[in-house]
Amino acid sequence: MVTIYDLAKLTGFSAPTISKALNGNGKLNSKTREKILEAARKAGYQPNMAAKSLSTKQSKLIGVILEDQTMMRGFEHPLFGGLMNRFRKEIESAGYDLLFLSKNFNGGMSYINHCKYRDVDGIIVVNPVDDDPEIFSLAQSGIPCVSTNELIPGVCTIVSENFESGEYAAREFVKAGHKKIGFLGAPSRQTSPASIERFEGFKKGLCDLGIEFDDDCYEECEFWHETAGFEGMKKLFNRRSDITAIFAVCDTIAYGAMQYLAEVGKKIPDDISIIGFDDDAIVSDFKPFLSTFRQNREKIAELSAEMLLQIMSGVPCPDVVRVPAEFISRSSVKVL
Amino acid sequence: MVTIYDLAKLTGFSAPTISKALNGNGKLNSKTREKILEAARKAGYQPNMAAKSLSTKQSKLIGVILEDQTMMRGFEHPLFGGLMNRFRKEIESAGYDLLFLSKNFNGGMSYINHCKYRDVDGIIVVNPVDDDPEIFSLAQSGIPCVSTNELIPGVCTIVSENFESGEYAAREFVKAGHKKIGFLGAPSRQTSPASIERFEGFKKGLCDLGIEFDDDCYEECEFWHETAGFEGMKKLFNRRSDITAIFAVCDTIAYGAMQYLAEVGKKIPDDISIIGFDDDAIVSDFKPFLSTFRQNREKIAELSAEMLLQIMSGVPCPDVVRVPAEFISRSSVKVL
DNA sequence: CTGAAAGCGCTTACAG
DNA sequence: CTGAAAGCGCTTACAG
Repeated sequence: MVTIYDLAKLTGFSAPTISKALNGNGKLNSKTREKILEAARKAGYQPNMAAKSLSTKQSKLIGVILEDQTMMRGFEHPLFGGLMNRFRKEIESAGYDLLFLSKNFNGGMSYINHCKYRDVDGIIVVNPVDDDPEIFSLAQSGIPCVSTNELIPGVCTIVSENFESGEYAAREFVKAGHKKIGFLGAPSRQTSPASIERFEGFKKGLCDLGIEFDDDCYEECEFWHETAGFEGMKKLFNRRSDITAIFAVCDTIAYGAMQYLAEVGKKIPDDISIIGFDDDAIVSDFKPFLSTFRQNREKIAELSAEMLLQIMSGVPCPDVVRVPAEFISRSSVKVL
Repeated sequence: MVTIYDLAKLTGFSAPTISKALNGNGKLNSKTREKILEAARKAGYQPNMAAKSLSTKQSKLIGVILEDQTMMRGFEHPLFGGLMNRFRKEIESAGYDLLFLSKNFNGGMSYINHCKYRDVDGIIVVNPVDDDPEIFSLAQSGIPCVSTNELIPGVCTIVSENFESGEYAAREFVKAGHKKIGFLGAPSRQTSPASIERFEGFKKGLCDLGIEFDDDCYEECEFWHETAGFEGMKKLFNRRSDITAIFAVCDTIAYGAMQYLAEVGKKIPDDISIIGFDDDAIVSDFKPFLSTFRQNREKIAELSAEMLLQIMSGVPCPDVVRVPAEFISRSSVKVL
């Protein structure tokens, strides 16, 4: 391993001068700089990040909170996986590395302690464990932080326009002549109001077009998952077999619902129309006719990186940044 | 941020003594140790990894090579995603953090330089870019390294029993009375012989049971992907419409093949039997009748962590560790 | 059993 | 424009 002292010996300059040349800051004779850079290249010099980090107090590390919990798919999750692929690219080209924050690190450690331990420069909360109280204290820790999904007070969140998408879905159904419409939701938590937001937008959209949503037509599935969608649809349908359309809060729930409907002999969209959410690759590969909303994962990832970089540079950013979700019109909505 | 010097002042001991107490090594009066530990707890002391790393030459960082290339799904990949979830758990409980190695880091950097830069203690190659020459030099770098998929000379690889699975599939078909059997393969590369291994095992299995594989019944799909499976099946079927069974090298190819077969009116398994590979969640969710092989991702991940830890501790490990894949018998094979 | 000294590789003021 | 000194937080021999 070659150090700046080796380069100092090689070139005859002092260590601080080598440092300046390598980092391109401060005034330096251009010949000096060139000589040093040339020597560094020849010697295959690589800075040692630990040393750099120790003296600059910058680890160039971004902590990532991405938990692999029940019913979720961790790295395999349709939204989060894609998000991470892109976020990683953005953040790396800015010279940062990703570091997964974990509580079972080294036999148990809080996120904050893990952050201190690695001295991370910033944090992105992708998917924490439900209502983990530590998430809230993150904002207080003083470490720059963004969130791509959870609405955490004091943390800049980049998230889809759920409400507006709900309104959009309502318009689609009404435009097609539907009046009796069901909603399959999922549990909402304090920090994770996606389901409620979509529902509220949906009701508002219907209302604006003169249709009042009947509370009877709402069913909350137990998880963001197909089995729960199956069960939810069953309950809803047993209560209200007269509905002609359904807005499902996510594609996996929509998929489960379709499974149930198929079981009771209902055809889509002839008997029942349906709109999902996510454009989940898993679902759209196999139910290519399902109309749905595509969350703009690339944009969310880009903005997350951009906002985080901005906060780290000392410039504050808004509490919430909303990103439009695109409606993907396929053929699961019948015109009555 | 509280340092060992703060603890030294607080307790009246010297920094080296604090260090010893914290790390539990060397001889120390148990009362001294307790006092120091107590003080550390009260003060909320967290060691600074950069400083630790600088003096011990151990970063406690494991570099991960996981590329998001064409036709792959990066974090979303069915095998790699699950693998990483588990590997991460194992490696974290041993006190290591994951660090993604990247070439587009900071405007372009080789893997090895990235390793030097962060001073990683070990590397896991999950999924590199096809035939990237740098992968081969990794073994020479002296950094402990394991691979979970690619067979890299000099690097310990943990991988499924592809050959044996091929044999198994052959027995299943023959047992059910099939004689004219096709194979849908995928490109093999120097370091990635999975397709060839499965094929060779398959041929061997047939041969052992007195059936010679007809070269005409082999078709190589262009990618490990459904569209390629569709096209491959088309070619194969146009050439040999008399086959009654197909072994597909992965579930996505199997899925594409089934799409084609459905298009030409063939039913599974009535007209054609099929066996896939991977137990891909995407596929098995939607084609729940597909018999397939499940790679033991948990075991592969565990062994990868175990082997890497072993190598880092100085104990050599075998070139290749094979992990059995489990046959999942569902109902896509018809008994003739 | 405990501590003074030196070092890990880099950077930051501060002189000159 | 360049360098001597000190420091980042920790650990490793080596004394005592």
